Amino acid sequence: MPREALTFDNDAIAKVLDEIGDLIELKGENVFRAVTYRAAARAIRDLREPLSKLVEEKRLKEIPKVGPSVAEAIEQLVATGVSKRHADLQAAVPPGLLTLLRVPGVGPATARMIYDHLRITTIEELEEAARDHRLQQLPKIQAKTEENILKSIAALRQRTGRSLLHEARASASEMVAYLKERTGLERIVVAGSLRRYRETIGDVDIVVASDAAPPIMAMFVAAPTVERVLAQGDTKSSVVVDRGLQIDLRVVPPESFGAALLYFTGSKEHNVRLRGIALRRRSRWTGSRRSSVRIAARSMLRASTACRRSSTSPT
DNA sequence: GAGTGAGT
DNA sequence: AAACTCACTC
Repeated sequence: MPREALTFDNDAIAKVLDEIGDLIELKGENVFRAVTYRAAARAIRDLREPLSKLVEEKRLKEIPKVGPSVAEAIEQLVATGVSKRHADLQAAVPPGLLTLLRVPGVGPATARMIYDHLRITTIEELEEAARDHRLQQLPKIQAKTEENILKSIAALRQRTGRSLLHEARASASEMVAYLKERTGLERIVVAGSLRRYRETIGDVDIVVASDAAPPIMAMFVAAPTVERVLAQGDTKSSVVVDRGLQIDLRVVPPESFGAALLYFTGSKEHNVRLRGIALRRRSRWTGSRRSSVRIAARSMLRASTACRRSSTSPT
């Protein structure tokens, strides 16, 4: 099984450069430096070539907004996954301050100012301070601003219920790629509302065909993007990744893979109807007739019965 | 920090 | 002609 470090891809590097920009501003360095890092990050997201290749060919400087400093950071990230500039900034900026930037209306300058006066580093503390009207005693913050911050935090909370399709897909693809690399398995597929291309996604469902669940589950909960493990079992495990998005992983025997995929792709209502059709017509199905509905309905029967056998509470 | 233009 | 520094802007 290949165990090379997952390549730090363009998107991941762009993310770090953006964060360097934020940290520079939080620290109070020249704003234009921050702007440059963010501009470089944007240019990198538009690239169609892997940065590692550009590094080898010494062509980094061809990227707009990439000069000596940004190039050095990129080289370090490609080589080691870490950048000295980034590490130095992290050490110089109070940990947690970065998360305050997620609140719309709170930019780097405001976050810094709030921290300097109130030592606030978490969104929870920020909310509490706003409730207690401690924010509007600060320079540049009036009652209106304080109110907006409270609203922003509330909106932030609401949003963590469902994710937009493209966000969920990004997280899911990352996980699928990781699992494929680590397990060497091919049949690792996204199911659920994400497979149905719903606009918003509650949980991501991934189905794997294998008879050896435990090691797969172990790799799953140890994935680099995992922030919290909600459950780890032999047939199903659940984790939380970035922004509170939940990913469920089901490992099913290879012979049940198709049925499982159908079942977990849903929707629930669709499954119920399909199962109803299957039950009603079962007696009449003999031998050679074939139709997609029939095949699907039979799969649904297999899947739903298999599901009830294998877990007391299929979630 | 990078881009730019002037000056060396 | 090219490489480099500097001052300035964004």
